[in-house]
Amino acid sequence: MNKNNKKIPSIVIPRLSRYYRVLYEYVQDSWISSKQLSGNTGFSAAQIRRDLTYFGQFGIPGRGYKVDDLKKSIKNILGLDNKWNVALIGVGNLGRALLGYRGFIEQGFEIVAAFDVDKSKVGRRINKVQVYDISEIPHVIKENGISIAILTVPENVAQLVAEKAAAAGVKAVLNFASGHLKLPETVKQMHIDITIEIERLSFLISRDLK
Amino acid sequence: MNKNNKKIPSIVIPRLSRYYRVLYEYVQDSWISSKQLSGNTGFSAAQIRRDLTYFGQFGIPGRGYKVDDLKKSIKNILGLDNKWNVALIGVGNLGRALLGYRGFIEQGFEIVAAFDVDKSKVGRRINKVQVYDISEIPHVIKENGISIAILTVPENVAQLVAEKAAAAGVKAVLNFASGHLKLPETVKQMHIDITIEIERLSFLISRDLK
DNA sequence: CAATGTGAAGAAATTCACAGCA
DNA sequence: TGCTGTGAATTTCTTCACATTG
Repeated sequence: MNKNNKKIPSIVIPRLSRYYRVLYEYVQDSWISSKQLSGNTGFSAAQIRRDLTYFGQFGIPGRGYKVDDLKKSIKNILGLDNKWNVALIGVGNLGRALLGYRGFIEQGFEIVAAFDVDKSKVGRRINKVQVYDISEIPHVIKENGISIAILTVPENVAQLVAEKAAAAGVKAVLNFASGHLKLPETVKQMHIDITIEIERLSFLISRDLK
Repeated sequence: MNKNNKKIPSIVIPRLSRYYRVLYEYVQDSWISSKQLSGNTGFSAAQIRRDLTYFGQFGIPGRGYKVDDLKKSIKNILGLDNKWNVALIGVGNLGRALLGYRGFIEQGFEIVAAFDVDKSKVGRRINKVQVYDISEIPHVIKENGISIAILTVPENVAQLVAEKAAAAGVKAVLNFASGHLKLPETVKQMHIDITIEIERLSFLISRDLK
Protein backbone atom coordinates (compact mmCIF):
# COMPACT_ATOMS: atom_id res chain seq x y z
CA MET A 1 0.00 0.00 0.00
CA ASN A 2 1.07 3.57 -0.54
CA LYS A 3 -0.10 7.15 -0.49
CA ASN A 4 -3.49 6.33 -2.03
CA ASN A 5 -3.80 2.89 -0.56
CA LYS A 6 -3.24 1.58 -4.04
CA LYS A 7 -1.37 -1.67 -4.25
CA ILE A 8 2.07 -1.36 -5.75
CA PRO A 9 2.73 -3.87 -8.51
CA SER A 10 5.76 -5.80 -7.36
CA ILE A 11 7.39 -5.36 -10.72
CA VAL A 12 7.67 -1.64 -10.07
CA ILE A 13 10.39 -2.14 -7.46
CA PRO A 14 13.15 -3.54 -9.65
CA ARG A 15 12.43 -0.70 -12.07
CA LEU A 16 12.92 1.81 -9.29
CA SER A 17 16.31 0.23 -8.67
CA ARG A 18 17.18 0.80 -12.29
CA TYR A 19 16.08 4.43 -12.18
CA TYR A 20 18.10 4.84 -9.03
CA ARG A 21 21.22 3.45 -10.67
CA VAL A 22 20.84 5.80 -13.63
CA LEU A 23 20.36 8.79 -11.34
CA TYR A 24 23.37 7.69 -9.37
CA GLU A 25 25.53 8.09 -12.45
CA TYR A 26 23.74 11.01 -14.00
CA VAL A 27 26.03 14.01 -14.24
CA GLN A 28 24.83 15.82 -17.37
CA ASP A 29 22.35 18.04 -15.59
CA SER A 30 20.68 18.57 -12.24
CA TRP A 31 17.30 17.91 -13.88
CA ILE A 32 16.09 14.84 -15.68
CA SER A 33 12.83 14.15 -17.53
CA SER A 34 10.92 10.91 -17.74
CA LYS A 35 11.88 10.89 -21.41
CA GLN A 36 15.58 11.03 -20.58
CA LEU A 37 15.19 8.32 -17.98
CA SER A 38 13.42 6.32 -20.63
CA GLY A 39 16.38 6.65 -22.97
CA ASN A 40 18.71 5.44 -20.25
CA THR A 41 16.68 2.49 -19.06
CA GLY A 42 14.61 1.30 -21.98
CA PHE A 43 11.33 1.67 -20.06
CA SER A 44 8.67 3.97 -21.50
CA ALA A 45 8.36 7.51 -20.19
CA ALA A 46 4.71 6.93 -19.28
CA GLN A 47 5.64 3.89 -17.27
CA ILE A 48 8.32 5.74 -15.40
CA ARG A 49 5.93 8.56 -14.49
CA ARG A 50 3.29 6.06 -13.43
CA ASP A 51 5.77 4.08 -11.34
CA LEU A 52 6.81 7.18 -9.45
CA THR A 53 3.26 8.29 -8.74
CA TYR A 54 2.71 5.18 -6.66
CA PHE A 55 4.89 6.86 -4.08
CA GLY A 56 4.18 10.55 -4.47
CA GLN A 57 4.71 13.52 -6.73
CA PHE A 58 8.35 14.13 -7.36
CA GLY A 59 8.38 16.16 -10.55
CA ILE A 60 7.76 19.70 -11.72
CA PRO A 61 5.58 20.04 -14.83
CA GLY A 62 7.53 21.51 -17.71
CA ARG A 63 10.80 20.83 -15.97
CA GLY A 64 11.17 17.20 -15.01
CA TYR A 65 12.66 15.75 -11.84
CA LYS A 66 15.47 17.22 -9.77
CA VAL A 67 18.13 14.52 -9.91
CA ASP A 68 19.31 14.77 -6.31
CA ASP A 69 15.84 14.89 -4.85
CA LEU A 70 14.56 11.99 -6.89
CA LYS A 71 17.63 9.98 -5.99
CA LYS A 72 17.02 10.61 -2.29
CA SER A 73 13.34 9.77 -2.59
CA ILE A 74 13.97 6.47 -4.34
CA LYS A 75 16.71 5.66 -1.89
CA ASN A 76 14.22 6.10 0.90
CA ILE A 77 11.48 4.11 -0.85
CA LEU A 78 13.84 1.19 -1.40
CA GLY A 79 14.83 1.19 2.24
CA LEU A 80 18.42 2.04 1.43
CA ASP A 81 18.60 4.62 4.18
CA ASN A 82 18.91 1.69 6.50
CA LYS A 83 22.12 -0.17 6.91
CA TRP A 84 21.43 -3.88 6.56
CA ASN A 85 23.51 -6.63 8.13
CA VAL A 86 23.79 -9.61 5.85
CA ALA A 87 24.89 -13.22 6.31
CA LEU A 88 26.38 -15.24 3.50
CA ILE A 89 25.64 -18.93 3.81
CA GLY A 90 27.81 -21.18 1.65
CA VAL A 91 31.39 -20.11 0.95
CA GLY A 92 31.98 -21.90 -2.35
CA ASN A 93 33.13 -20.24 -5.55
CA LEU A 94 30.07 -18.09 -5.89
CA GLY A 95 29.95 -17.27 -2.19
CA ARG A 96 33.53 -16.11 -2.23
CA ALA A 97 32.86 -13.97 -5.28
CA LEU A 98 30.02 -12.30 -3.41
CA LEU A 99 32.23 -11.67 -0.41
CA GLY A 100 34.34 -9.56 -2.71
CA TYR A 101 31.44 -7.82 -4.40
CA ARG A 102 31.67 -4.04 -3.96
CA GLY A 103 28.10 -3.29 -4.96
CA PHE A 104 26.68 -4.39 -1.61
CA ILE A 105 28.46 -2.07 0.74
CA GLU A 106 27.90 0.91 -1.53
CA GLN A 107 24.17 0.48 -1.10
CA GLY A 108 24.20 -0.22 2.60
CA PHE A 109 24.37 -4.01 2.64
CA GLU A 110 27.20 -5.33 4.75
CA ILE A 111 28.13 -8.97 4.93
CA VAL A 112 29.01 -9.38 8.59
CA ALA A 113 29.19 -13.16 8.83
CA ALA A 114 29.68 -16.16 6.58
CA PHE A 115 28.78 -19.80 7.17
CA ASP A 116 29.94 -23.09 5.76
CA VAL A 117 30.14 -26.75 6.70
CA ASP A 118 33.69 -27.20 5.46
CA LYS A 119 36.02 -27.45 8.47
CA SER A 120 38.89 -26.02 6.45
CA LYS A 121 36.98 -22.77 5.96
CA VAL A 122 35.37 -22.45 9.38
CA GLY A 123 37.33 -20.17 11.69
CA ARG A 124 39.07 -18.35 8.88
CA ARG A 125 38.41 -14.85 7.65
CA ILE A 126 37.73 -14.36 3.97
CA ASN A 127 37.70 -10.80 2.73
CA LYS A 128 37.64 -9.71 6.38
CA VAL A 129 34.48 -11.72 7.02
CA GLN A 130 34.55 -14.38 9.72
CA VAL A 131 33.45 -17.85 8.61
CA TYR A 132 31.37 -19.81 11.12
CA ASP A 133 30.07 -23.34 11.16
CA ILE A 134 26.50 -23.76 9.99
CA SER A 135 25.52 -24.86 13.48
CA GLU A 136 26.29 -21.38 14.74
CA ILE A 137 23.63 -19.76 12.59
CA PRO A 138 21.16 -19.17 15.43
CA HIS A 139 23.32 -17.20 17.80
CA VAL A 140 25.52 -15.42 15.25
CA ILE A 141 22.46 -14.15 13.40
CA LYS A 142 20.83 -12.93 16.56
CA GLU A 143 23.93 -11.36 18.03
CA ASN A 144 24.75 -9.47 14.87
CA GLY A 145 21.25 -8.25 14.10
CA ILE A 146 21.36 -9.91 10.71
CA SER A 147 18.20 -9.41 8.70
CA ILE A 148 19.16 -10.71 5.26
CA ALA A 149 20.70 -14.07 4.36
CA ILE A 150 22.29 -14.79 1.02
CA LEU A 151 22.19 -18.48 0.20
CA THR A 152 24.94 -19.85 -2.01
CA VAL A 153 24.64 -23.44 -0.93
CA PRO A 154 23.81 -26.55 -2.96
CA GLU A 155 20.15 -26.86 -3.80
CA ASN A 156 19.53 -29.86 -1.57
CA VAL A 157 20.51 -28.02 1.61
CA ALA A 158 19.00 -24.64 0.75
CA GLN A 159 15.67 -25.40 2.40
CA LEU A 160 17.31 -26.56 5.61
CA VAL A 161 19.62 -23.60 6.10
CA ALA A 162 16.89 -21.18 5.06
CA GLU A 163 14.70 -22.55 7.83
CA LYS A 164 17.48 -22.16 10.35
CA ALA A 165 18.13 -18.61 9.26
CA ALA A 166 14.44 -17.78 9.36
CA ALA A 167 14.08 -19.28 12.82
CA ALA A 168 17.00 -17.13 13.96
CA GLY A 169 15.15 -14.01 12.89
CA VAL A 170 16.25 -13.33 9.35
CA LYS A 171 13.60 -11.29 7.52
CA ALA A 172 14.68 -11.90 3.95
CA VAL A 173 16.52 -14.49 1.90
CA LEU A 174 18.30 -14.09 -1.39
CA ASN A 175 18.61 -17.58 -2.79
CA PHE A 176 21.05 -18.51 -5.53
CA ALA A 177 19.83 -22.08 -5.61
CA SER A 178 16.82 -22.72 -7.77
CA GLY A 179 13.65 -23.77 -6.08
CA HIS A 180 10.92 -22.41 -3.99
CA LEU A 181 11.74 -22.24 -0.30
CA LYS A 182 8.95 -23.10 2.08
CA LEU A 183 9.25 -20.40 4.71
CA PRO A 184 6.79 -18.39 6.79
CA GLU A 185 4.98 -15.72 4.76
CA THR A 186 6.68 -13.04 6.81
CA VAL A 187 10.08 -14.01 5.45
CA LYS A 188 10.60 -12.43 2.04
CA GLN A 189 12.43 -14.30 -0.67
CA MET A 190 14.07 -13.45 -3.96
CA HIS A 191 15.82 -15.83 -6.29
CA ILE A 192 18.69 -15.53 -8.66
CA ASP A 193 18.86 -18.53 -10.89
CA ILE A 194 21.59 -18.37 -13.46
CA THR A 195 20.39 -21.48 -15.22
CA ILE A 196 16.93 -20.04 -15.71
CA GLU A 197 18.29 -16.92 -17.33
CA ILE A 198 20.55 -18.78 -19.70
CA GLU A 199 17.71 -21.13 -20.58
CA ARG A 200 15.58 -18.13 -21.51
CA LEU A 201 18.28 -17.18 -23.96
CA SER A 202 18.44 -20.73 -25.24
CA PHE A 203 14.69 -20.64 -25.85
CA LEU A 204 14.90 -17.36 -27.75
CA ILE A 205 17.78 -18.28 -29.99
CA SER A 206 16.59 -21.78 -30.75
CA ARG A 207 13.20 -20.43 -31.83
CA ASP A 208 15.01 -18.46 -34.49
CA LEU A 209 16.54 -21.65 -35.84
CA LYS A 210 13.18 -23.37 -36.18
CA MET B 1 4.40 -17.85 -31.85
CA ASN B 2 3.34 -21.42 -31.25
CA LYS B 3 0.86 -24.08 -32.25
CA ASN B 4 -2.09 -21.66 -32.45
CA ASN B 5 -0.07 -18.66 -33.51
CA LYS B 6 -0.77 -17.27 -30.09
CA LYS B 7 1.97 -15.13 -28.66
CA ILE B 8 3.77 -16.69 -25.75
CA PRO B 9 4.08 -14.37 -22.76
CA SER B 10 7.79 -14.13 -22.15
CA ILE B 11 7.27 -14.77 -18.47
CA VAL B 12 6.15 -18.30 -19.27
CA ILE B 13 9.67 -19.36 -20.19
CA PRO B 14 11.36 -19.03 -16.81
CA ARG B 15 8.44 -20.94 -15.35
CA LEU B 16 9.01 -23.76 -17.82
CA SER B 17 12.59 -23.88 -16.58
CA ARG B 18 11.30 -24.31 -13.06
CA TYR B 19 8.92 -27.08 -14.06
CA TYR B 20 11.77 -28.72 -15.88
CA ARG B 21 13.99 -28.63 -12.83
CA VAL B 22 11.27 -30.19 -10.69
CA LEU B 23 10.67 -32.94 -13.23
CA TYR B 24 14.39 -33.52 -13.39
CA GLU B 25 14.41 -34.43 -9.73
CA TYR B 26 11.01 -36.06 -9.54
CA VAL B 27 11.32 -39.68 -8.56
CA GLN B 28 8.14 -40.38 -6.59
CA ASP B 29 6.11 -41.52 -9.56
CA SER B 30 6.18 -41.69 -13.34
CA TRP B 31 3.11 -39.42 -13.45
CA ILE B 32 2.70 -35.92 -12.10
CA SER B 33 -0.35 -33.66 -11.98
CA SER B 34 -0.50 -29.91 -12.35
CA LYS B 35 -1.47 -29.83 -8.68
CA GLN B 36 1.68 -31.68 -7.67
CA LEU B 37 3.80 -29.43 -9.85
CA SER B 38 2.08 -26.54 -8.16
CA GLY B 39 3.09 -27.83 -4.74
CA ASN B 40 6.69 -28.09 -5.88
CA THR B 41 6.99 -24.74 -7.58
CA GLY B 42 4.55 -22.41 -5.89
CA PHE B 43 2.79 -21.55 -9.15
CA SER B 44 -0.94 -22.25 -9.41
CA ALA B 45 -2.11 -25.45 -11.07
CA ALA B 46 -4.23 -23.47 -13.54
CA GLN B 47 -1.24 -21.42 -14.53
CA ILE B 48 0.88 -24.48 -15.09
CA ARG B 49 -1.74 -26.07 -17.31
CA ARG B 50 -2.19 -22.83 -19.23
CA ASP B 51 1.57 -22.41 -19.68
CA LEU B 52 1.90 -25.87 -21.15
CA THR B 53 -0.98 -25.42 -23.58
CA TYR B 54 0.95 -22.67 -25.33
CA PHE B 55 3.09 -25.45 -26.70
CA GLY B 56 0.77 -28.39 -27.10
CA GLN B 57 -1.21 -30.97 -25.18
CA PHE B 58 1.00 -33.01 -22.95
CA GLY B 59 -1.38 -34.42 -20.38
CA ILE B 60 -3.95 -37.14 -20.01
CA PRO B 61 -7.23 -36.11 -18.35
CA GLY B 62 -7.73 -37.93 -15.09
CA ARG B 63 -4.10 -38.94 -14.98
CA GLY B 64 -1.77 -35.97 -15.28
CA TYR B 65 1.49 -35.74 -17.18
CA LYS B 66 3.97 -38.52 -17.84
CA VAL B 67 7.12 -37.26 -16.15
CA ASP B 68 9.61 -38.45 -18.75
CA ASP B 69 7.60 -37.24 -21.69
CA LEU B 70 6.94 -33.83 -20.21
CA LYS B 71 10.59 -33.49 -19.32
CA LYS B 72 11.60 -34.24 -22.90
CA SER B 73 9.01 -31.87 -24.30
CA ILE B 74 10.11 -28.98 -22.12
CA LYS B 75 13.73 -29.75 -22.87
CA ASN B 76 12.96 -29.42 -26.53
CA ILE B 77 10.91 -26.24 -26.10
CA LEU B 78 13.73 -24.58 -24.18
CA GLY B 79 16.20 -25.47 -26.88
CA LEU B 80 18.21 -27.66 -24.52
CA ASP B 81 18.53 -30.38 -27.13
CA ASN B 82 21.15 -28.17 -28.69
CA LYS B 83 24.64 -27.91 -27.31
CA TRP B 84 25.54 -24.25 -26.92
CA ASN B 85 29.06 -22.88 -26.98
CA VAL B 86 29.48 -20.05 -24.52
CA ALA B 87 32.10 -17.35 -23.99
CA LEU B 88 32.79 -15.84 -20.61
CA ILE B 89 33.95 -12.25 -20.81
CA GLY B 90 35.54 -10.92 -17.63
CA VAL B 91 37.48 -13.30 -15.43
CA GLY B 92 37.12 -11.56 -12.07
CA ASN B 93 35.77 -13.17 -8.92
CA LEU B 94 32.34 -13.74 -10.33
CA GLY B 95 33.66 -14.87 -13.71
CA ARG B 96 35.89 -17.43 -12.08
CA ALA B 97 32.99 -18.71 -10.00
CA LEU B 98 30.98 -19.20 -13.17
CA LEU B 99 33.85 -21.08 -14.80
CA GLY B 100 33.46 -23.60 -12.02
CA TYR B 101 29.68 -23.72 -12.15
CA ARG B 102 28.43 -27.26 -12.83
CA GLY B 103 24.90 -26.27 -13.76
CA PHE B 104 25.90 -25.08 -17.23
CA ILE B 105 27.38 -28.19 -18.70
CA GLU B 106 24.57 -30.36 -17.32
CA GLN B 107 22.10 -28.42 -19.43
CA GLY B 108 24.19 -28.25 -22.55
CA PHE B 109 25.98 -24.93 -22.08
CA GLU B 110 29.73 -25.22 -22.42
CA ILE B 111 32.10 -22.37 -21.72
CA VAL B 112 34.69 -22.82 -24.43
CA ALA B 113 36.58 -19.54 -24.12
CA ALA B 114 37.16 -16.78 -21.60
CA PHE B 115 38.33 -13.22 -22.14
CA ASP B 116 39.96 -10.59 -19.98
CA VAL B 117 42.13 -7.51 -20.29
CA ASP B 118 44.45 -8.49 -17.46
CA LYS B 119 47.78 -9.62 -18.95
CA SER B 120 48.42 -11.89 -15.97
CA LYS B 121 45.32 -13.92 -16.82
CA VAL B 122 45.56 -13.93 -20.60
CA GLY B 123 47.20 -17.09 -21.93
CA ARG B 124 46.39 -19.13 -18.85
CA ARG B 125 43.80 -21.83 -18.49
CA ILE B 126 41.31 -21.54 -15.67
CA ASN B 127 39.17 -24.58 -15.01
CA LYS B 128 40.40 -25.94 -18.34
CA VAL B 129 39.14 -22.88 -20.18
CA GLN B 130 41.63 -20.86 -22.20
CA VAL B 131 41.74 -17.13 -21.36
CA TYR B 132 42.20 -14.79 -24.33
CA ASP B 133 42.75 -11.09 -24.59
CA ILE B 134 39.62 -9.05 -25.24
CA SER B 135 41.03 -8.05 -28.62
CA GLU B 136 40.72 -11.66 -29.74
CA ILE B 137 36.96 -11.71 -29.32
CA PRO B 138 36.18 -11.52 -33.05
CA HIS B 139 38.11 -14.51 -34.29
CA VAL B 140 37.80 -16.72 -31.22
CA ILE B 141 34.03 -16.33 -31.22
CA LYS B 142 33.79 -17.10 -34.89
CA GLU B 143 36.19 -20.02 -34.85
CA ASN B 144 34.47 -21.68 -31.92
CA GLY B 145 30.91 -21.19 -33.07
CA ILE B 146 30.07 -19.33 -29.87
CA SER B 147 26.48 -18.18 -29.71
CA ILE B 148 26.13 -17.01 -26.11
CA ALA B 149 28.33 -14.55 -24.22
CA ILE B 150 28.26 -14.19 -20.45
CA LEU B 151 29.38 -10.74 -19.37
CA THR B 152 31.02 -10.43 -15.97
CA VAL B 153 32.86 -7.21 -16.65
CA PRO B 154 32.59 -3.83 -14.94
CA GLU B 155 29.50 -1.89 -15.92
CA ASN B 156 31.40 0.79 -17.82
CA VAL B 157 32.88 -1.64 -20.33
CA ALA B 158 29.86 -3.93 -20.69
CA GLN B 159 28.42 -2.00 -23.64
CA LEU B 160 31.71 -2.06 -25.51
CA VAL B 161 32.44 -5.76 -25.17
CA ALA B 162 28.80 -6.63 -25.84
CA GLU B 163 29.05 -4.80 -29.14
CA LYS B 164 32.21 -6.65 -30.06
CA ALA B 165 30.66 -9.97 -29.19
CA ALA B 166 27.51 -9.14 -31.15
CA ALA B 167 29.56 -8.07 -34.16
CA ALA B 168 31.41 -11.38 -33.98
CA GLY B 169 28.14 -13.25 -34.30
CA VAL B 170 26.99 -13.91 -30.76
CA LYS B 171 23.22 -14.40 -30.68
CA ALA B 172 22.59 -13.85 -26.98
CA VAL B 173 24.14 -12.09 -24.03
CA LEU B 174 23.75 -12.80 -20.34
CA ASN B 175 24.83 -9.64 -18.59
CA PHE B 176 25.77 -9.51 -14.93
CA ALA B 177 26.32 -5.78 -15.05
CA SER B 178 23.26 -3.66 -14.52
CA GLY B 179 22.08 -1.55 -17.38
CA HIS B 180 20.41 -1.86 -20.68
CA LEU B 181 22.75 -2.81 -23.51
CA LYS B 182 22.11 -1.14 -26.84
CA LEU B 183 22.45 -4.00 -29.28
CA PRO B 184 20.71 -5.01 -32.51
CA GLU B 185 17.21 -6.38 -31.91
CA THR B 186 18.33 -9.75 -33.19
CA VAL B 187 20.70 -10.20 -30.26
CA LYS B 188 18.79 -11.42 -27.23
CA GLN B 189 19.70 -10.20 -23.77
CA MET B 190 19.02 -11.27 -20.23
CA HIS B 191 20.26 -9.60 -17.09
CA ILE B 192 21.20 -10.80 -13.68
CA ASP B 193 21.52 -7.93 -11.30
CA ILE B 194 22.31 -8.95 -7.78
CA THR B 195 21.88 -5.45 -6.44
CA ILE B 196 18.38 -5.19 -7.85
CA GLU B 197 17.32 -8.40 -6.15
CA ILE B 198 18.71 -7.44 -2.78
CA GLU B 199 17.12 -4.00 -3.08
CA ARG B 200 13.76 -5.67 -3.65
CA LEU B 201 14.25 -7.41 -0.34
CA SER B 202 15.29 -4.17 1.28
CA PHE B 203 12.08 -2.57 0.03
CA LEU B 204 9.93 -5.38 1.37
CA ILE B 205 11.44 -5.56 4.81
CA SER B 206 11.67 -1.84 5.33
CA ARG B 207 7.97 -1.47 4.50
CA ASP B 208 7.24 -3.70 7.44
CA LEU B 209 9.13 -1.35 9.73
CA LYS B 210 7.13 1.68 8.61
C1' DC C 1 5.58 25.69 -23.74
C1' DA C 2 7.50 21.56 -22.05
C1' DA C 3 6.80 17.93 -19.12
C1' DT C 4 4.17 16.10 -15.11
C1' DG C 5 0.38 13.35 -13.18
C1' DT C 6 -3.54 10.71 -14.07
C1' DG C 7 -8.30 9.19 -15.61
C1' DA C 8 -9.65 6.11 -19.06
C1' DA C 9 -8.66 2.71 -22.47
C1' DG C 10 -6.29 -1.05 -23.83
C1' DA C 11 -3.37 -5.08 -23.50
C1' DA C 12 -1.52 -8.85 -21.08
C1' DA C 13 -1.53 -12.28 -17.67
C1' DT C 14 -3.93 -15.01 -14.29
C1' DT C 15 -7.66 -17.41 -12.34
C1' DC C 16 -12.23 -19.37 -12.46
C1' DA C 17 -15.05 -22.92 -13.48
C1' DC C 18 -16.49 -26.62 -16.00
C1' DA C 19 -17.18 -29.63 -20.24
C1' DG C 20 -15.14 -33.58 -21.69
C1' DC C 21 -11.99 -37.30 -21.67
C1' DA C 22 -9.36 -41.65 -20.00
C1' DT D 1 -13.87 -40.42 -10.84
C1' DG D 2 -9.84 -37.23 -11.28
C1' DC D 3 -7.55 -34.25 -13.91
C1' DT D 4 -6.74 -31.93 -18.34
C1' DG D 5 -7.50 -28.11 -21.53
C1' DT D 6 -9.74 -23.95 -22.31
C1' DG D 7 -13.48 -20.28 -23.04
C1' DA D 8 -14.84 -16.55 -20.20
C1' DA D 9 -14.24 -13.55 -16.34
C1' DT D 10 -11.16 -11.16 -13.72
C1' DT D 11 -7.19 -8.93 -12.30
C1' DT D 12 -2.98 -6.73 -13.17
C1' DC D 13 -0.08 -3.89 -15.84
C1' DT D 14 0.90 -0.62 -19.57
C1' DT D 15 -0.07 2.94 -22.67
C1' DC D 16 -2.74 6.73 -24.40
C1' DA D 17 -3.88 11.26 -24.39
C1' DC D 18 -4.61 15.48 -22.31
C1' DA D 19 -5.80 18.89 -18.64
C1' DT D 20 -2.86 21.09 -15.67
C1' DT D 21 1.03 23.32 -13.90
C1' DG D 22 5.48 26.09 -13.11
